[in-house]
Amino acid sequence: MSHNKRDELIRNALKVFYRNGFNATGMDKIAKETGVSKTSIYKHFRTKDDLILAVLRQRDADFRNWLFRRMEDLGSTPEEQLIAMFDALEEWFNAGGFQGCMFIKASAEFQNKDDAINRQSYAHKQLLADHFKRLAASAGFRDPHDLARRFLILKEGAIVIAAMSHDPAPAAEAKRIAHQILDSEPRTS
Amino acid sequence: MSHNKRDELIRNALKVFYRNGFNATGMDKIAKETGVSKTSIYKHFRTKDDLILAVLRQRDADFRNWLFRRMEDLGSTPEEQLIAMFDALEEWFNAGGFQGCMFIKASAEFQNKDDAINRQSYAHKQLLADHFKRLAASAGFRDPHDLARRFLILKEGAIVIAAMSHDPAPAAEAKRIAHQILDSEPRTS
DNA sequence: CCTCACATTAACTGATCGGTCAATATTTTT
DNA sequence: AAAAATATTGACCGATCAGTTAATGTGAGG
Repeated sequence: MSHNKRDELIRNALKVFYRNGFNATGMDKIAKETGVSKTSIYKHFRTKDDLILAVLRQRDADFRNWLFRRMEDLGSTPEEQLIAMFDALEEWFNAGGFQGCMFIKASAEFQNKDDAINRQSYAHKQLLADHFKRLAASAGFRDPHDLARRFLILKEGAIVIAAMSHDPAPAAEAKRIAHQILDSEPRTS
Repeated sequence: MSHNKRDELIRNALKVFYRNGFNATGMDKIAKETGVSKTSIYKHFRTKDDLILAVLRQRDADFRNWLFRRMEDLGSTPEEQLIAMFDALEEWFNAGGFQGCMFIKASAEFQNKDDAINRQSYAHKQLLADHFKRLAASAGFRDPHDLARRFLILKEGAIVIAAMSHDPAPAAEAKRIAHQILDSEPRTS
């Protein structure tokens, strides 16, 4: 598979960017840390931005795969899965190396509305909200779209505060808010 | 006042950093945009980080002053003021030049736990939470500290999604969550 | 064994990075 | 007004930035 080298490069670059930031990480550092020379990197990716976009695609796949699977494992019904998201978040916050959300950081560093990195970062959040919306619809809530948007706000708020405070507590606090929301949320029929 | 020049430099640097990011903005750009030569800047600030810290101090004062005053104007009771925070946020999101929270972006670019910029960014969030806590106590809620932390999560989540989506809607969505929280929040005696 | 296509490399480009310096204005003190 | 202290400047420092080039190494097909 000719993609193996490329994938490994992406995964190693992901770690370096996640730990050190995008603008703060030069391509020479990426080359040294991944063990791939700069020229070879530029054979796979036209620009640094292209590499970052590939890294974000990988992160999007990894994170959604992990989160959705964890929500399934921790909750049996769709409603329980929605709540279980915050337990999964807490696991993430407690895991070694938690450094906040890569997409929030990417859109903070590339804040130009037209920037592909900015658009792709928000696309990740929309994919998360889509999943929440499907679960909310399955659970029989009357306005799944609106419920999903509110859950996304809770999730991002918890991540930001957990990252800034270096404390996993926001996961449980957001979970309590989520319970309050679901308890008074209108259902179909 | 010998501080006028320095203050004006800080305010102009604030705009440039807020628009373009911290690592992405060089000191030469700061010099050109503020009309102050680099050598003069370094007479006032030992390093770029020191300038950034001064900028963040200014932003902290400006933002808290604006937000708290706006909450007072829009709400007569402490409880109304807590809710009014989300109306103030909506005004901010709709104001021209909204580019997200400067402290979230600063802590995203300087994520090292020991970094003074990171610590000062979180200190701003703690000061906001302190104010929410005072209001929650005045309003007679049983656990003001916990309530304040949950409001902070709502606020940061709304800001992050509003900035990424370029849409002010999260302010109103977070406000609805805040209403649900207060409606079922236990009060003293 | 030879060749040809491709992968990989160290060395280099001009530009910009954070920060400094020697020289020149400008202000303050006498 | 002369002298001392302070502000301000453009030019410069080595390091690093994103990206390129010319040369070398490597493996498959004949």
